[in-house]
Amino acid sequence: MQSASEFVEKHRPAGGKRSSKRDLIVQVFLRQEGHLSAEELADLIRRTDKRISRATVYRTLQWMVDAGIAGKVDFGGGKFRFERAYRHPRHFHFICKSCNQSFEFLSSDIEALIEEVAAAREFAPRQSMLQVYGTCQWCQQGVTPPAMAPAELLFARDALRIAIATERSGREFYTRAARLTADGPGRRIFQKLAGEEVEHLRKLEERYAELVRQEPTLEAQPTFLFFKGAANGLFAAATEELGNGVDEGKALLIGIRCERGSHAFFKKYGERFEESEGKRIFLEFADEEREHLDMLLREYRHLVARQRRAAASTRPATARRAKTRATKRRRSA
Amino acid sequence: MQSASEFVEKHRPAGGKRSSKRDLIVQVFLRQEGHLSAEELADLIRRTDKRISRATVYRTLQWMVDAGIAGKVDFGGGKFRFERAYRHPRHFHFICKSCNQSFEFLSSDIEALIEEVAAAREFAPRQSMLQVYGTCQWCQQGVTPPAMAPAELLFARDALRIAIATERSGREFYTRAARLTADGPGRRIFQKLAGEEVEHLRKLEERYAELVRQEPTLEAQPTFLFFKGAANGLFAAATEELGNGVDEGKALLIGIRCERGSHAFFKKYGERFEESEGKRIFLEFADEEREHLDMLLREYRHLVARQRRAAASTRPATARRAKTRATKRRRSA
DNA sequence: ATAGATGCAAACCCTTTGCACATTA
DNA sequence: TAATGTGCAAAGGGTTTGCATCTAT
Repeated sequence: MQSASEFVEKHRPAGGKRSSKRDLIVQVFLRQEGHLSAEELADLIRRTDKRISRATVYRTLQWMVDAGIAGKVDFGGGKFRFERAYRHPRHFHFICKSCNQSFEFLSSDIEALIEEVAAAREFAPRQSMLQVYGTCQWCQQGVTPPAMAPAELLFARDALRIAIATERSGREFYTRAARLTADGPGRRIFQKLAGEEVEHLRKLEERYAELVRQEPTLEAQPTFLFFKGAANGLFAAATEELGNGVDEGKALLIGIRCERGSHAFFKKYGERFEESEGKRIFLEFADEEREHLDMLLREYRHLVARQRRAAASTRPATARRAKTRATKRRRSA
Repeated sequence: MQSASEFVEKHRPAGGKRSSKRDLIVQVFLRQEGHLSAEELADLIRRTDKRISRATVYRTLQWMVDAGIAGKVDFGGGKFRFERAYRHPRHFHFICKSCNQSFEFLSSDIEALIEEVAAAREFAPRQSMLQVYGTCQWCQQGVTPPAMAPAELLFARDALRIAIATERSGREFYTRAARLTADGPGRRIFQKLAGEEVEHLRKLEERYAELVRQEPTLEAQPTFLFFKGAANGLFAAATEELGNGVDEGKALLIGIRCERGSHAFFKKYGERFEESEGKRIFLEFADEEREHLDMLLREYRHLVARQRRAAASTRPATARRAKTRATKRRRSA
C-alpha cells in the first residue's frame, strides 16, 4: 500500500523544480476525499498560507491533472471540480440537480460496452465521462444526503463481495460434485477444492470484516461497483448442471469451464482497474482460480490416461499389442 | 411525419408572445444538422438580419432548450454547443481531441445499464451525458473526416437493419418449422407466417432502399445505433432448437416464446425512443410480432383442445360422457 | 394597456496569461 | 545563473443581466 507522497513522487514529471507552495497545495488536495472546485481548494490553502494566489492554485491543479495526480471533472455549466486520482478509482457520476451533490459509481459493464462501441467505430478512447443528471434519493425524500465513504473503500468492499459470492458458489459446486461422484481420484480433487474454497472464503470474509472495522458505515453504503457479468453466476449454473448424479469426467469438465471463465473474468477486469485494493483483490482471486484450473486440468488428463489404459486392456490381444507399442513409441519420442 | 414548424408549435410554451426575430432564429437553427455554438448561430442569423443581438440569440437558445426544441451539449472546457431535438434522436458523443469534431452514437445497451444502476441507487435520472474523448479514426489515419449523414437517418437505417435481420431469422424459423412438422393446422400456420415474413421483409427492404435512395452515402456510414441484445438472436437459436424433426406443439411453443420476446423487445425500446422514423419502425415491428404471437397462441389453444378431445375419445365411456357435459356447459356460458 | 421581447452595454464567473519578482537546482 | 515557480492584476471567453425601448396581444 503506497502513501500519498510516494504516489506523488511516482507521478512527478521529470525536469521540474520543487516548490514548497506547490507541495503544500498538493498535500492539502490529496487529503480531500470528494470533489473540490479551484476556489474551495484555494480557501483551504489560505487557511495555512494566506499568501498563495489563486493563479498558483489553478496552475498547480493543471500540473496535477497533467501528472495524473488529479482528475478534472466537468460538472456542466462550465464549472470544473477536481478529484484526486490517488486511491480513487475511476468512476462515473450521478449529479443531483437539486442539491448539486455528486455521487460516484462504476459499472464495468458500461465500460466494456463503451470499449466495444469505440472499437466498432474505430475510435481510440482515452477517457470517458458519464454523468447522469437527476434527483438523488435524499432530495426525493427531502432529507440531507449522508456522508459517503471514500470511493476506494467502496470499491474494495464491492470487489470483496464479488469475490466472496464467487467463492461461495464455487464451494457449493465442489461440495456437490464431491457428493455426487463415485469415490476415486476425481472425488478427492473435488473434496480438496471444496476445502480450499472454504479456507479462501474464510480469508476473504476476514478481509471484508477488517474493511468494515476500518469504516463501520461501509456496509450500509450504496453499491459503488456494478457488475452484472460477475463470474459467480458460472458456478451457480454449473451446480444445477450437476443434477442428481454425474460422472467424474463430466464434473471435471464443468469445473474446468467454470474456473477458466472465472479466472479470465477476474484477470481481465483486475488488469483494467487502476492500482487499488479492489484491483489487488481481483488479481489475487484470478490467481487462485488459475491454480484451481490447473489442478482440475491435471486431474482430467490423468483420468483420460486411466480410461485409455482401461479401454486398451479390454481390447482383443492383437489390437492391444499394437496400441502398447504405439504408446511406447510416443513415450520415447 | 411532422414538419419543423409543427414541431415548434407543439413545443411552444403557453403564455408567451410571438416575435418575428425569435421565429427567424428558431427557423435557422432547425435547419442545421450538427452542433452549433451560440456564436455560430449568431453568425448565421446575421446573414439574414444584422440587427439581431447576441443576447437575443442566447435568450432564444435558452428558450428552445427549456421548450425541448434544442439540446445543450457540454463539450467540455465550459463550451456549449446546441443541437436541435427535432428529428434528432438522443445520443452519446465521441469527441476527437485532435480535430475537435464530435461523432454521435447511441447504445441502447448502455442506456439500459444506466437505468439499472440508477434504479439500484434510487436515483431518478432525467438526462445522461456520455462523452468519450480520444482520437477519431480519420485523425488516426491523417485524413479529414467525411460529412456525416443526419443522426435521424442513421437511426432509421439501423432500426431497419435490426428489423430486417429479425424478420430474416423469423422467416428461416417458420420455413423450417413448416418443413419439419406433419401436415395439419400447425403446419399451415407456419406456412402462413413464413409467407407473412417474406412479405414484411419485402416491405422493410423496400423502405430501406428508399432511405438509401434519399441519402446514397447512408450505407457506407458507420453504425449509429448499437444493440447487442437485438432480438434476432432469438429466432436463430430457435431454428437450431427445431433440430431435424419436431412436433407441432413444441414448434408452436418455441415460436410463441420467440414472438413474445421479439414483441417485448421492439415494444420496450420503441417506446423508449423519442418521436422518429426509427421509433416508428420499432413500434410497427412490435405490432407485427404481436399479431404473429396472437396467431400462434390461438393455434396452440386449438391444438390443446384437439388433443384433449382426442384423449377423451379413448377414455372409458363414463369419463367421456362427463367430459362432454362439462364442455357443453362451458360453451353455453 | 401591458406583459413580454429586444438591443445595448456592462457585469459575471471561472479561468488563463503577461510580466516582474522570487526560488530552486 | 539559468530555468522554473509565484503574485498580482489584467485580459479572456462564453454567458447572463439591468434597463430603457419596442411590439404583440
